[in-house]
Amino acid sequence: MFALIDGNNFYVSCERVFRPSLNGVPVVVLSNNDGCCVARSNEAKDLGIKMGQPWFEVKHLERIVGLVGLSANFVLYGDISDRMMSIAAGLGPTQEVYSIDESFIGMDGVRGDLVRRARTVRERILQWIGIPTCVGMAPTKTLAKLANHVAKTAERKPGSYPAELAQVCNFGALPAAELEAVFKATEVNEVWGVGRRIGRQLVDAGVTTVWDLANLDVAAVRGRWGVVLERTVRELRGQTCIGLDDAPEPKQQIACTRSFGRPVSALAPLEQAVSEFASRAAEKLRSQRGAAASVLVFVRTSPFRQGPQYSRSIVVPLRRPTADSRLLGTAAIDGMRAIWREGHDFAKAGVMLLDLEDEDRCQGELDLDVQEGSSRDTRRLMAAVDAVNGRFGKGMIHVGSTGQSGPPRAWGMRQERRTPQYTTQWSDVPVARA
DNA sequence: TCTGGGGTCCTAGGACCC
DNA sequence: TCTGGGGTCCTAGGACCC
Repeated sequence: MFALIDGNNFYVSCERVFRPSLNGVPVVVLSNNDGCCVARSNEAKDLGIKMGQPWFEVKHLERIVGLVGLSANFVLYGDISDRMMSIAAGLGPTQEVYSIDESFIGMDGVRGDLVRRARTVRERILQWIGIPTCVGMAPTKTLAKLANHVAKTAERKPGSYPAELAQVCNFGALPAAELEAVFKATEVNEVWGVGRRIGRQLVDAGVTTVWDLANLDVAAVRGRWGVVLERTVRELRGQTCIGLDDAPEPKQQIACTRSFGRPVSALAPLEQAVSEFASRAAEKLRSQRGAAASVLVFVRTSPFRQGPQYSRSIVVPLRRPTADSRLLGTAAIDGMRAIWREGHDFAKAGVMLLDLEDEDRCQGELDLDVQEGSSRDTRRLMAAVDAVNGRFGKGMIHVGSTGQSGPPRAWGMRQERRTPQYTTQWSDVPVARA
C-alpha cells in the first residue's frame, strides 16, 4: 500500500503563508526571468491560465481581474518543503521524497483507519506549516497518484467525484463498482506516465478514460508503446511494478542552465555565464561528494524567434574527475569558445556535469597531481566557498575561472529572489498559521 | 517586446568484436 | 565471383515527470 501526499498549488501556497492577503486572489508564481507561470492558485486555474503559459500572454489580467504574478523564491519553497516532508513522514514507516512538493509513503504494516490517519497528518501540516495538502492511497504508486488526483479534483470541482473522496482518497477502501465509476469518469491523460504524445495516440485509438486504458491487452500495449506504458497498465490493475525508492542514488548528471533576460551575442558574457553555471553545478556536485569526468556546454538561440537558429553543444573531457569549480569553469569556458559563433542572438546557455563518480574513488589520483595544487587545499577552498554561500545565500561568492568575474546582471538575467534572513532564523519552532 | 529548469528511463542504431 | 550472425557497448534522441 502506498500513499501520495502533496501540497496544493505548492509555490502559491508558500507565498500565501507569508502574505495572507493573497488568499482568494488569483495568483501565479513565475519562472526565472518572470517567463512562465509555474504555479497557479485555484482562482488562476479558473481563469484558464495553463501550466507553463508565458507571462506576457496573461499579464493583461493584472488590470482586468487583479491577477497577481510573483517572482519565484525557490530558497523559501525548499525550506517549507523540508518541514512539510518531515511531518508527512509520520504517515507510514518509509518515505520517498519525489519532488519539492510531493512524497510517497510506504504504508505496509500500518493498521487502523488509514483515511483518519491521513486526515490527521494533513491537518497537522496545515496547522503547523500553513500548507494545504491532499492524500491519495492505493496498492500501487500509479494508483496512489490517481487517487491523489481524485482527492484534489473532488475538492476543487464539487460534483466531479463523490464529495467524501475530497482531500483524502483511499482506493483500497472503495467498492469495485465505485472504483469503476471513478476510472470511467477520469480522462486517460490524467494517468502518471501518460504525457501529451502518448495521450493523443491513446485517444486516437479510442482509449479515452482510465477504465479503457486499464482494460487494454498488456501484450498489445507493449508491442505498440513499449515496456513503460505496459508497466503503467499493470499498475492500474493493482500489480506493483514500481517500488518505493526511499534511498535514492546520487545523481548521474548535474545541470545548471538559464535563459537570458535579453539576447546575448558577444563571447565574453557567455564565457562568464557558463563559468558561473559550472560553479553552481560544482556546488551541487560537492554536496553529493561526487566528481565529474566531463562537462557538457551548450548555447542556443530562441526557438520562438524568427530568423536563423543556432544550437550547439560540446562535451569537454577532463584530464581526471574533479569537483573543483575552477577546473570545471575553465572546461566550460573552453567549450563555449569552441561552439560560439559570431552574429547570433543567443537566448540560453547551460552546463551539465557528466560521467559522475564518487569523490573517494578518484582521491588517490588527485593527490598525485602537484600541478593543480593538493586536493586537500582544493577541498578546503571549495568547502569555504560552500560555507559562505550556505550562510549568506547562493552565489554570494564564486571562484573565478577567468579573472573577470562580475555580477550576473552583466549578462542580463534578473537575480533570483533570496531570503537569507529567513533561512537563518528558521528553526524547528512551528510557524503559526498565517 | 515578452516563452523555465532539472532530472530519469528507454530505444534504436552504429561501432566493434569474434 | 560468391562475404554471417550474434553479442556488447555507447550515444543520440524521444518521452515522460514535476
